[in-house]
Amino acid sequence: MRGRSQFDLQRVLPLSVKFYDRDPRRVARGLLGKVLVRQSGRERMAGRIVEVEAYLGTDDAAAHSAAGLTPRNRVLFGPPGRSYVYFIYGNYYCLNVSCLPDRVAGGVLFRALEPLAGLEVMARNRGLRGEVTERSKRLLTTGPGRLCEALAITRARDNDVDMTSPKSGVWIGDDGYRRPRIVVTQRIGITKAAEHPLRYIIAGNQFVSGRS
DNA sequence: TTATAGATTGCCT
DNA sequence: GGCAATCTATAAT
Repeated sequence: MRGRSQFDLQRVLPLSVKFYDRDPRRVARGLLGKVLVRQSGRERMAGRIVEVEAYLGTDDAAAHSAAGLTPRNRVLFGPPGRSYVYFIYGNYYCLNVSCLPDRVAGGVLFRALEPLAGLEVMARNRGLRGEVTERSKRLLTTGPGRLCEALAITRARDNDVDMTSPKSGVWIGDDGYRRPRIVVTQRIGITKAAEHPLRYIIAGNQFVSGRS
């Protein structure tokens, strides 16, 4: 079915700044099932948020904000609802949203989306050849580096933008999707403070990272 | 000025 | 399951 999505973008209402002005653990839970929308030039893409991790600020050894404010992590210390994009392992970008009030650090990392719209563009951005199949769909936005590549998110363009505004290239909204059942696990890919249960996933969702 | 580790991925055995 | 690729922010010298 071309031109028909499982959801209606007109019905996606942006989340308020207040939504993000809370503990990252609560924001992380609240974000599951919401829709991340990307407008890049004429290309529009969207995906449902199915996996996130909370990073708690200066008390969390795994967080970029753990050692205090630096030029790189300043968005985490700024006002809530803004994008924090960083470059990792020489290859990939990762996207976060800032939480808690100005001067208080905290954020949520986006680890996986279920693609909803703009799948062909995502595939092209990811360098995948040929038709998008049910199998290859998972290669689009499952994983924090992959989802940024699919959505063409870079630090130069997309760091520190307002994620509560549809006028931004990257924003988050609610399309009325029913509140999902949530599973909590340890965070992935970290060595410090790895024991804390701060990864949140939609139970049973196929697009969550970390399995075949 | 130099060294190192890292919120990942994809290809190798 | 192991590990190299690739670059930059930050720490160490």
